[in-house]
Amino acid sequence: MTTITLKDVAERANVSIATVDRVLHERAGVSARARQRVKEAIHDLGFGQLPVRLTRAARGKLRFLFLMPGLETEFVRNLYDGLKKARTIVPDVEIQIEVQRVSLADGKGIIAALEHVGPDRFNGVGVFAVDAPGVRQAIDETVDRGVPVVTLVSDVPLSRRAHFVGIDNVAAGRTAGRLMGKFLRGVSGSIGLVTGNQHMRDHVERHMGFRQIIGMDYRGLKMLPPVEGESMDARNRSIVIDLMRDHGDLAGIYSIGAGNGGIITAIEEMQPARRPVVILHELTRQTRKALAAGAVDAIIVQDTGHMTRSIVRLLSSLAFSEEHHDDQEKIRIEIFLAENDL
Amino acid sequence: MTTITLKDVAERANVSIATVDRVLHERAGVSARARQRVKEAIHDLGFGQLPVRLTRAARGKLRFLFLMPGLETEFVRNLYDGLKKARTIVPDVEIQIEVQRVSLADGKGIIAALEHVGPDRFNGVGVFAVDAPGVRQAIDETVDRGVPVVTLVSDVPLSRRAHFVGIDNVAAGRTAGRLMGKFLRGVSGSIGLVTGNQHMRDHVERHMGFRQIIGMDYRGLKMLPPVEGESMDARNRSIVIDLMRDHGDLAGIYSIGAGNGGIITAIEEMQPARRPVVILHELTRQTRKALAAGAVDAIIVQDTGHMTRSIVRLLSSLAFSEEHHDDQEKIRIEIFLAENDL
DNA sequence: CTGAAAGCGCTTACAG
DNA sequence: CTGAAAGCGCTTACAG
Repeated sequence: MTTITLKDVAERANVSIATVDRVLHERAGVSARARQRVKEAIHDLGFGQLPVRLTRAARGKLRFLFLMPGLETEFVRNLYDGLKKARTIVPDVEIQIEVQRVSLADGKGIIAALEHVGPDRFNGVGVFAVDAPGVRQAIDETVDRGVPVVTLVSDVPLSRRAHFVGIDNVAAGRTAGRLMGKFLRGVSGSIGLVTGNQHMRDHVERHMGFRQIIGMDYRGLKMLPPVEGESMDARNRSIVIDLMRDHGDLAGIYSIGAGNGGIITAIEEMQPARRPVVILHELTRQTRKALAAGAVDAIIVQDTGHMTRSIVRLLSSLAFSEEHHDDQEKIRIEIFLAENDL
Repeated sequence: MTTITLKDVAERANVSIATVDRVLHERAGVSARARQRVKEAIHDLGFGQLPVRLTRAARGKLRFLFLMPGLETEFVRNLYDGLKKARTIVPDVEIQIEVQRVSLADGKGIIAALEHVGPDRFNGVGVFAVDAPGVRQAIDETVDRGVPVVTLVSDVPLSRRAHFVGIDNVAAGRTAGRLMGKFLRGVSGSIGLVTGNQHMRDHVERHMGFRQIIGMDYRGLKMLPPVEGESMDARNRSIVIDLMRDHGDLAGIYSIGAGNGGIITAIEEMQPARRPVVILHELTRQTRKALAAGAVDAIIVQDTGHMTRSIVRLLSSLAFSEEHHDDQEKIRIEIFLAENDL
């Protein structure tokens, strides 16, 4: 592999070496035309062939846009914090991160936000996606404009996003189902299902996975119809109170979405003779505390620190057309009991 | 921060710039005396102040030594494979890894191997340690000679090793205990404990953690005295056959070490009316297969890929006196069911 | 906004 | 094994 020099680029672009240098370092005082010619010349000669010290300098800054849910749960806040910390995860590159909040009720917020995203403004986009009509196309158009897209937490599998950073939610639901079955070994009774809503692909998938396992292997357990609490504490609380009132044989509760504070409170208030087995998702202050206190049996987790480091690494390697380490970027479905939540 | 130049180093060392260049790139044709003077000059001026492109060049190669158990279980083989893959995890640095096998029966193998380790031969050492007499001192002397040491899987906490890459094994035992208790909700019976041997700190700690939880919270479960199988399939097989013969109420088996093939085989052969709950450690071909087949209930895992990437990153940042990302290097105690082993 | 030229730092080729 | 010198590539300072 031969490294190209500023001289090569200068000759091809018909400008002086000094001008090439200015463009590569994004210094002021270059006409749009000259800048354009230099960029084309570099493109023709191959960006990756530039000497490391110069590409490092040229890299200088990367700007990433993240589209995140407007509904700010603690899980989402943990993702924000993770993104902030992850800015230093790629050596020698200064990464700027802009977070924009969009409604996940339908895809309109995402579609509108992506419309204005071009390579002039961002080197990559991370999307906490909802798989609604038009979103796939908006992602593909962003990619066509030259901005790589990586989905986060919730995928749009048929789009041309470069990667998905998150867990297999069907498998996560199956994991919850298996745990529930094993914790309720030999028990007969009903299982209450509390979900966010049916727009959210991850919730639907978890529900599906859970249903598969319980239906297949645990005939003694009857699943009640899922109730939508919109991931809100207040609604979840009253849902669980109703569940416990109406079903004397309630043996377990699987909470698919957020708003787990409401679920924990409801059980505390009702003080049932035998607490139902509770399995829920994501570590937050409340769920951790409940786990430590023995008020919850297990928590299924996707590590927000890992996910945010991963998406920043992936967007960076996409921006530089570099390889990435597949093993390292795989997000695992983790199971936490009080004893391994350190 | 001012970067020092070859000229600065050359003046201080009283040699020519060309000689400094040769030393920094480890090119041949430099007298030991000149090399020594240059190294001292760089040391005085501050290694970290060298320009990046030169330190990158000077970095060129890093050589790490890994002391690994002579007994080659699949877990240990997975660590080898992980080390091989991890050689490319640090950008722009060529990493050479030498693996040396030592007996873990006592500390002698480790002590002997560390004796010959100096900064001329290695830039860092990873030790799968046994906490035996003399090992702590051997590690400290290696550190004093200027070679950073990181322990892997099994720690020597009172030594001056820079980091420990592995899990908290007491917590891992507690996690196993909690799972066992929850899987045996309301059941009375005995629990069989199969361990490797009592020299291994990690085994002792897991045992301790398991005992804490069962003793505290699950009075219906009686723990039988632990039996040492030396992590060998054959011995573990006969241990489990004896356990099942002698204890009609055997409700669970916790396997603390390796040799799990023997445990799985024994249960298959005995065909008990109700299989005891089985919890064991580490994903291998055999344990995975047994998990998928439902012959095992849960596996406690420390991710060998994560651990090996972590130790290579840590040794590299120690060699370059660079910062590391603490969050990223924390090894988690993972729980695998068939459903989240993807 | 641009380039010719001087400067700086590292590398290479050669002479001893 | 060593250094003086030429060379290469990037950067800076200046003139227009």
